[in-house]
Amino acid sequence: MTDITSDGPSDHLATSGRLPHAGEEGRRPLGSDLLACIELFYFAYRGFTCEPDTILEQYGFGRAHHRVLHFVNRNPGLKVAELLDILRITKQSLARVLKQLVDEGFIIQKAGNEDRRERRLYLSAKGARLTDKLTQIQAKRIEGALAGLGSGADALTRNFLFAMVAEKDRPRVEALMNGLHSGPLAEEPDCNP
Amino acid sequence: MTDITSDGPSDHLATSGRLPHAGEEGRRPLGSDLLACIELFYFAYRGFTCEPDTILEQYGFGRAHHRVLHFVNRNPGLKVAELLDILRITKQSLARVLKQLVDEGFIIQKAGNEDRRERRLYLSAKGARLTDKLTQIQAKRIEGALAGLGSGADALTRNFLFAMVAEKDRPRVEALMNGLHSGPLAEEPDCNP
DNA sequence: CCAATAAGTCAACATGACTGACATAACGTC
DNA sequence: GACGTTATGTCAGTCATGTTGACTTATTGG
Repeated sequence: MTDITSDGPSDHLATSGRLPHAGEEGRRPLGSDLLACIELFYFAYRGFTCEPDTILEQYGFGRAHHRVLHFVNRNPGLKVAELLDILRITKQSLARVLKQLVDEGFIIQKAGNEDRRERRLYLSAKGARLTDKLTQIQAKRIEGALAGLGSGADALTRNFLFAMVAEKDRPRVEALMNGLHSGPLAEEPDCNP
Repeated sequence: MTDITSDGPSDHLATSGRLPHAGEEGRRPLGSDLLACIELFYFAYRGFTCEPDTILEQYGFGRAHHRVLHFVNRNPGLKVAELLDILRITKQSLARVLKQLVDEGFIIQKAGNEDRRERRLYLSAKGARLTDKLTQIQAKRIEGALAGLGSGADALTRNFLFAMVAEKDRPRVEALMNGLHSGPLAEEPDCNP
């Protein structure tokens, strides 16, 4: 085992004045509420994906498959290029999971009517069944979480979540919310807002 | 390229009556709000982690390192076993990132005062600097998101997020919120609430 | 002294990201 | 009709992070 000879906390700081704020009561210097939110967001997202993950596992699928199923469900006839743009992953990453979903009959591809190069994506009955199951689980969790918070929490939460979306994703997300297939947005530099 | 001979949408359903609800206006059958939330949560979490990820990359670190830094910052003197319990990953997964953080001087390990088998974890000044940078970015994003939502949004959002946490994680998360190092909780079966 | 505990380590594996290069089919234009 | 562009698929290789199971080492405490 690595050699560790020092004897307990001494020179290791860990109590610097980061995030200056009033009310240093003990160990939680400041912005304690925001720090709590950061942590909560992590745990909340874990709670959000936990149950679907266990179900997907039974199909040999992962969270990546879930995302594809979700967005195809929400936007039947979605093009591969659009899906790539939504997920912001590479062609290869998508190809892997999409191939599985198609091969196993969860997703159906059809050549586009106007442009036969396009592969429009649809859920099969099987795919719809699985997606519904996952959606209902997540919808119930959200419904349950909102239930305890009084009326108006619904819209407020949606607004909060939307405000958390990266700036460069907002127009696209907004379009998805409205069910519009607006064309690909203008390219923007990178992640940083 | 795979053979695709069918001609556009026909027998592929994708408009089943899942999540029965009134007001089928077009393509978004129902529970549309909840569906929107599901999607928003995904995009929001992506927005939440996006900027830190780019910074971490410059250090050769990933999100896993961030989580360790965060929880050690929040709970100086954390034991390895506790961290494992919080993150719910395996010893090996943690060991990999923790070793890097220790080797590169972001985290300091000290043998426990009472029980010298324990390795208590602390941030070094270097580690605190990086953690602060990441924390401030995320705190600012949350602050900004809450700013537009009127007073009370703060607490309501925390309550929503907490309600999203998996049932089995709640006591532990609650304890973390209170800055308490309560001992490990009783084991529970698995993920499903 | 010895069993149990905290932590570290090794080997092997799976998933889902990434890159860059290349193949194929269809579209549109000259 | 040939040709460049576009949409998609595919190959080969890499990396980060998760997994398992077995084993070592240091320390504790009865």
